[in-house]
Amino acid sequence: MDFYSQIGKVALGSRLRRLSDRLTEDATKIYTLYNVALDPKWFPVFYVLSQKESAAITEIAQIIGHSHASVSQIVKEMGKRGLTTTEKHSQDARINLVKLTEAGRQLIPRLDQQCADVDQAVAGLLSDAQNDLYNAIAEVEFLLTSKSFFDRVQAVRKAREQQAVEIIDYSPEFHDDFKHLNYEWIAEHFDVEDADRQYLEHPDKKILKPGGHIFMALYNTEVVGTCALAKMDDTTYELAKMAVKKSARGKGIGQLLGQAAINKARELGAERVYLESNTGLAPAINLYQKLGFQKVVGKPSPYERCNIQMELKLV
Amino acid sequence: MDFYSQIGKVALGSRLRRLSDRLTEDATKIYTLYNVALDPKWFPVFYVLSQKESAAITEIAQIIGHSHASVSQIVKEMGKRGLTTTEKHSQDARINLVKLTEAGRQLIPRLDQQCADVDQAVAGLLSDAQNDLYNAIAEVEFLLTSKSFFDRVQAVRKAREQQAVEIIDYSPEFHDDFKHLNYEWIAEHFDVEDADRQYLEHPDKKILKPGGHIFMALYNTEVVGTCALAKMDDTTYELAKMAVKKSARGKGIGQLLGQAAINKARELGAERVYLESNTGLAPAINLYQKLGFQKVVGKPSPYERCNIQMELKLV
DNA sequence: CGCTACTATGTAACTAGTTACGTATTTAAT
DNA sequence: ATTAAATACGTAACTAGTTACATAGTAGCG
Repeated sequence: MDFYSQIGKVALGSRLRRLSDRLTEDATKIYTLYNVALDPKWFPVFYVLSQKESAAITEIAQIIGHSHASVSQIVKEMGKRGLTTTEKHSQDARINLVKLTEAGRQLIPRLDQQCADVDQAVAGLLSDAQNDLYNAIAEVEFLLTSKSFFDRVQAVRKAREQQAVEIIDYSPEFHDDFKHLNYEWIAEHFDVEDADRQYLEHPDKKILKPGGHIFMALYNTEVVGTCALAKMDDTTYELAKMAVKKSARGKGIGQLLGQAAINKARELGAERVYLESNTGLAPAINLYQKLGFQKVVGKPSPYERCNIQMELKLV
Repeated sequence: MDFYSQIGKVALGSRLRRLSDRLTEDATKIYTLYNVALDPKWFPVFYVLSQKESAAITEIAQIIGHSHASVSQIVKEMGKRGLTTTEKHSQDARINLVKLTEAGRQLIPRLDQQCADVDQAVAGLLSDAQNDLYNAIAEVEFLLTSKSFFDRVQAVRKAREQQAVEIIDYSPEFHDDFKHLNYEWIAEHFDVEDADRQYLEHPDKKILKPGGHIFMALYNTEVVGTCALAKMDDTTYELAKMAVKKSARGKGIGQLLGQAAINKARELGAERVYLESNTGLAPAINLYQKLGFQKVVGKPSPYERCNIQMELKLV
C-alpha cells in the first residue's frame, strides 16, 4: 500500500504536492513538444505580459500570487533571453515597467495553441474522473479562507481537551483549591483586595448560604478551575471568582465553567447574569462575549480593578 | 478575479501546489502548538521509524517516496538533535540502519495525538466541502498512472492536428507530389528499386487502371502524404506506397491515410488487405498494427527491402 | 581470483521558490 | 521644508527538495 494512503489524511498536503509535481514535471516536456523556448516557470509572468502590454514587477507579482522577488528574478532571466525589456515609469522612478519584446510577442500564438491543448487535456483528465478535482480544490481553498487549517486543528484539539474536563459542584473539600486558584489568578494581574479575602476565605457564608453556587473544573481528575455564581437578588446572579490554572488554559475550561454557571442561573429562575471585569483582560472579555454577555453601565463596583460591567439577559 | 481561475485549467499544477503550500505552512505552527520538537519535513521519516524499529536509508526513501539523498539529509539532521542513531548492518556493510533513540521514541505519543487531531481537522475540512477532494486526488493519480499527463497533451495535439488533415482522391495533378513523397521516403531508408520506379512513374497504368486507388493527405492545403491501394485480385487489395513528409509526421496522418484505404477496400468488397514492409521501420509496423493488420507468412515480395508481410481481414 | 555490474550511501550542486534586508523614491504629516 | 512612513525593487541567503556524481561494498561469472 502507498505510504500516503496508509498515514491517511494527515499527509493531504504532501499528497497535493506530489500530484502537483507530477503535473509540472511534464510541463518541461510539453514546452519542448511545442517548440516554445520558454521556461515553464516563466509562464505566469509571460501570460500576464501577453495580456497587459506592460506591467510593474509588484503588479505582476500580485496578479500571479508570487513574491515580487520571484518575479524580479524571472524577469531578469527572461530579459537575458531577449523576451522582455524594462524601462522606468515616467512618473514614478521606483517602478520598473516590464514589456514583452517583439521576439517575446512572437511566442504568443504558439503558446496560445499549447495552452488550448493543455487545457483540453486537463479537462479530459478531470472529466474521466468521477469526483470533480477542480471544484473540490476551489471549495477547499474557500473553506480555508474562512477558517485556516491551523485554526481548524486548534478547534479539534480544544474540543478533545474539553471532553477531558468535568464541571462539578463545590463541596467543602474544594475550599483550598477554590482559594488558591483565585489568589493565584488575582496576583497574576492585580493586588488582592479586602473584598476578595472575604469571599475566598468564607465561600460558604458569602456565596453559598445567600443562594449562590460554586463550580469546580476537573481535568483528568485534577482541579484546574473554578467559578462562582453569587445571588444578587431574586432575578439577578453575579458571575464571579472565575479562575483557571495557567497550565490548563486554552482548553476552553473557562467557557465550560461560564456555561455551567449560566445554566444554573437559568435553572434558578434568574432573568439576568451580571459580572464585573477589567478591559485589560482581553481573553476574559472575549470569553464573556462568546457566552453572550454585553457591556452595560451602572453600579459602582466594590473592586478597584473593575472597569467594565457586563450582563447577560436570560429572558 | 483570481489569476488561476482566469487562466483556467492550465494552471491546475500551480493551483495544487498553492493549496499544498497553504496547508504545509500551517504545519510548523501546529507542531509548535503541540510542543513536538520535530521539523515537519522529518515527519515521514519519523513515522516510518516509529512503525519499523529500524530501517535502511533507501528503504525509508522508497516507503515515503522521496529520494534517498533527501532521507540521508533528514536522518543527519535528526541525528544531530539526538532523535536517531545509525549503525552498520551486520551482514551488509553498505547498509546504514537508522533507529529512533529513546528521546525519539518519547515523542511518539505526543505526535500520535497531534496526528489524530490533524486527521480529524482534515476530515472536517473535507466533509464541509460538497466535492470529495481526497478521492478526487486518488482518482486523478490513478488516471495519470494509466496515461501520463504528457501523453494526454500529446493525444489532444494529435487529434487537433488530424482535424487540419484532409484525405482526398488522387488526380493527375498530384502525380509529382505522389512521386516525390515516395522517392523521398524510400531514399530515407533504402535504395530505390526498379519495381518502385514502375509504380511511381506510371500510377495510372499500374495502380488505377487495374482497379486500385490512391489517396493524398492535405495539411492546411499542402500535400503532405500519400498512400495507394492496389488491386491484387477480386477479394484482395494491397496497401502500398505510403509516404508522409518528414515535417508532417506525428500528426497521425499515416493513420488517416491507412484508414481511408481500408474503408475504400471494404467499400469495394475486398475480403482482406495485404501489405509488405520491413521490421526495421518500427513506427510503420506500429501503425499497421494499430490499423488491425497482423503478421502473415507467405508470398515472396518483388521488393528486396521487405521482410514482413501483414494482412487485415475484412470479413 | 579478478573483473564487471549493481547496490547503498553521502555529498555537492542545482531548482523554484521563499524571507530578510538594503536602497531609492514617493507620500503624508508635521 | 523636514521628517517619518510607505512603496517598489533588487540582491542575498535560506528551504525542501531534486539530480548528478563519487565511493565503498556485494554479487555473479568466467
